[in-house]
Amino acid sequence: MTVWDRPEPPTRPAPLDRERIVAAAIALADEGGLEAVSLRKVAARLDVGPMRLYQYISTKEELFDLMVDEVHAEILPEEQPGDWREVLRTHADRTRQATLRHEWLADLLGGRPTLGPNALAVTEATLAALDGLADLDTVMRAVETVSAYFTGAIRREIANLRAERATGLSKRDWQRAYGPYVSRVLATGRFPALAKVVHDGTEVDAETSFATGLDWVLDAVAAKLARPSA
Amino acid sequence: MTVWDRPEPPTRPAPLDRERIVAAAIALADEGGLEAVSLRKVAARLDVGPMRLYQYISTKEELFDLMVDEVHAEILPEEQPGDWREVLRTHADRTRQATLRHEWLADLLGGRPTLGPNALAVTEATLAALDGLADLDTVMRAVETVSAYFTGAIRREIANLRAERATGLSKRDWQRAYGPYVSRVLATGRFPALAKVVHDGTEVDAETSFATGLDWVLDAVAAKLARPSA
DNA sequence: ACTGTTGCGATACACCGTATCGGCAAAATA
DNA sequence: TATTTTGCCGATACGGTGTATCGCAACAGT
Repeated sequence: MTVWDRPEPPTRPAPLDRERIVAAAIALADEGGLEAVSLRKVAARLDVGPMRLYQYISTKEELFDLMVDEVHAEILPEEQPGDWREVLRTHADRTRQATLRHEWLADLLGGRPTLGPNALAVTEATLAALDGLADLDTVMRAVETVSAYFTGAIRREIANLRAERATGLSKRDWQRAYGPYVSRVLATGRFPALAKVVHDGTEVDAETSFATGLDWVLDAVAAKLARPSA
Repeated sequence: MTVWDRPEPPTRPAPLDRERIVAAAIALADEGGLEAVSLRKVAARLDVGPMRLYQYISTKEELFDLMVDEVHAEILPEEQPGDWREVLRTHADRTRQATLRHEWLADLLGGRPTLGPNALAVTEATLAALDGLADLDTVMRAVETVSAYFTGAIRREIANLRAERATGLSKRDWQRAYGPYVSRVLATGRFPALAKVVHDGTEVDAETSFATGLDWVLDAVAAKLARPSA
């Protein structure tokens, strides 16, 4: 018996670990959305039986938590700009960019407290940038207000993007985008203010809309940081 | 043969319609959360085969849309206070109250464009209150910024509430609430700013936190409505 | 070499959303 | 009125899901 007829040992798949599981799940979600992530498919992508995953995660929700935290590694900026305002804006922008790369993040954003190490690091960086600018309560309110804003704004942006995509790529025009339904409703005359907006409103791209709202909120925060009592 | 031995006609269940379906689904969701809503259970609650529902809705997502719109009927205030600021604040508050009554709404808020009749009525009322205070673009930005804020804030509030509930009703204390994990992480010293907040931060109840942030955002909006260019 | 232990994969269960189809009752026609 | 047509509604079925359970096989220890 020579080497040639001795069968090769089966090439072991790379050893399994949380990181590989999360990476596979994220790949799946990037391709087909959150609903395309099933434990069976994740396992299949790793050439492994589904039950194997339960040694590393105890529930599907936990996997989602890990995915969210993994993306927070992309959100944490490599080097912090100095100004508190720049820090908050950057946090918002990077979260938005990450969500545009991983649209499924919009479905998870704000859905659970984020306590993973990467998310904590992001929070830490933000808090550090605001440290000492006002009393703790004011600082907390500032951080939470800004993050409530961008969480909501990002979710809406993705929601609209999906709707446009679903109704067939029509972008500018509500009436054509959402089909005859909206036109019919507006034609009833029961929604004059809405009709005016749809008719006369100029189209603003999502990015500047996001940035403008963010600037407003940051202005508000600036005022409160200056005079915490107000 | 008398009346007495003639069998009664089988008591027809009330005729099915969208409204009854949505009501059943909402009841289910109120009791057990969104995940407790399945077409089979909704149908069972109406004494009907599951397939029957497909005459009124074409997909489960559509049912969710209907549920959201139904709740918007609770959100629309019966009579509008006059001031634009009061209108926006009321919209935010009523949305929050509705979400506290129907926690599952937090999972859906901002997830899809809301185009149902009740949601449109709410938007109409809001836009009407701001009509003429500034150019259309500024007004839109105002409405969207405020609603991005309260959407995000409500979602976070419910997320925290659920986490507290899940970790066993401990409220004030992160360390005990989220278990030894957070304490351990904070003990590493890698998150000094966070540790300071956890250690020194005073507990603020969710409602005032929500209201404070909302006031900040409204202040910002007021400034922009006054000087639209700024 | 034999035995004990432990981790892993196959199997199983209950449930899900929804496509399909067959029969029955009511409505329309002759 | 008798007959045909139509349209609705329920049963059945399919392919999927998350996860509990359990038996076996490979390894470790004596």
